[in-house]
Amino acid sequence: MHSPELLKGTLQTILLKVLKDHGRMYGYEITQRVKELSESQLLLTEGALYPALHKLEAEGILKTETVMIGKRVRKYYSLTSTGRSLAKDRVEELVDFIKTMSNVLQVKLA
Amino acid sequence: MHSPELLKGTLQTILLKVLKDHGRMYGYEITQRVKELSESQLLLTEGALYPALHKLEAEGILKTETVMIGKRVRKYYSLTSTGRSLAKDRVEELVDFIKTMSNVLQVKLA
DNA sequence: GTCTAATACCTAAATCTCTTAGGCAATAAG
DNA sequence: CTTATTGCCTAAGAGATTTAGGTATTAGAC
Repeated sequence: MHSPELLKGTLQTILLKVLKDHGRMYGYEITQRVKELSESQLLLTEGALYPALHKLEAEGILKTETVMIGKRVRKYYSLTSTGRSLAKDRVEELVDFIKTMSNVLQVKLA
Repeated sequence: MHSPELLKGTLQTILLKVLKDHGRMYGYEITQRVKELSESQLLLTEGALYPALHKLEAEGILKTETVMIGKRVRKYYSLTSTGRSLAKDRVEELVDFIKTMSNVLQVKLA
C-alpha cells in the first residue's frame, strides 16, 4: 500500500476518471473499482470518498439517483456535462503532472 | 503550472532526491534546480520549502552548514546517512505510486 | 546615484484534504 | 447466530501547503 500522503490532491481526479469510464457508479462500487485498477495499492477510505462526492455534487459536477435494492439504499453518481468537461481537463492535468514528476525524479517509466 | 494541490505529499521526496544527486545545496538553489528539472512546471514556495527543510533537519535526515558569502548567510543542506537511506526508499515509493496512478488513469507513459 | 529585480533567509495564520474513529443498517456466509 | 461484507454517512483532529507577510544583500538598468 502507498502511504496515503501521496494520494492528496489526486482523489478528485480519480473519481472523475472512473465515473467518466463507467457512466454511473455508487460509492462502494468506486472503492472496489479503484482497488481493482490499482491492484490493491489504492484503498479509498470512506471518510475521504463521501465528502468528496458530496462536494462534487454540490458544485454541479456530479448528479445522483437513489435506488432501492431490497431494503437498502444505493446512491448512484454520474457526471453532468460540466463534469465531463472537467474530467477531461483534470485527467490531462494529472497525466501532465506525472510526467513532470518523472522528469524531476529523473526516472523513465516503461 | 500545475495546480499546487497535486504537489501535496511529494515535496519531501523531491527534496531528498535533489539533495541525493547534488550532495550539498541551499534553499534557494533547490527551488531553482526543481524549476529547471520541471521546465518551470514546479515552483516551490518558500513557505513550504523552509519548514520542510527544518523538519527534515530536526529529524536527523538532513544536516546543515552555514557559510558567509560576503555579508550574506547561505545555509547548505545535505543528507545524513539516515537521510541517504530514506531518500532511496522515498524515491522508490513515489515512482511506484506514479506507476499505480498510471494504471488507475489507464494511460501509457512514453 | 537610485530604483527594481533577483538572491537569500525566515515565520505564522488560515485553508484544505484526508485520516481516524466512530454510527447505522441490510444481507450473505459459515 | 455470529461475523464479514455491503452500503450509507459525519465529525474531530492531524498535517501539509498557501498566502502573506518580514528582513537584508547584491546586481543591473536607467
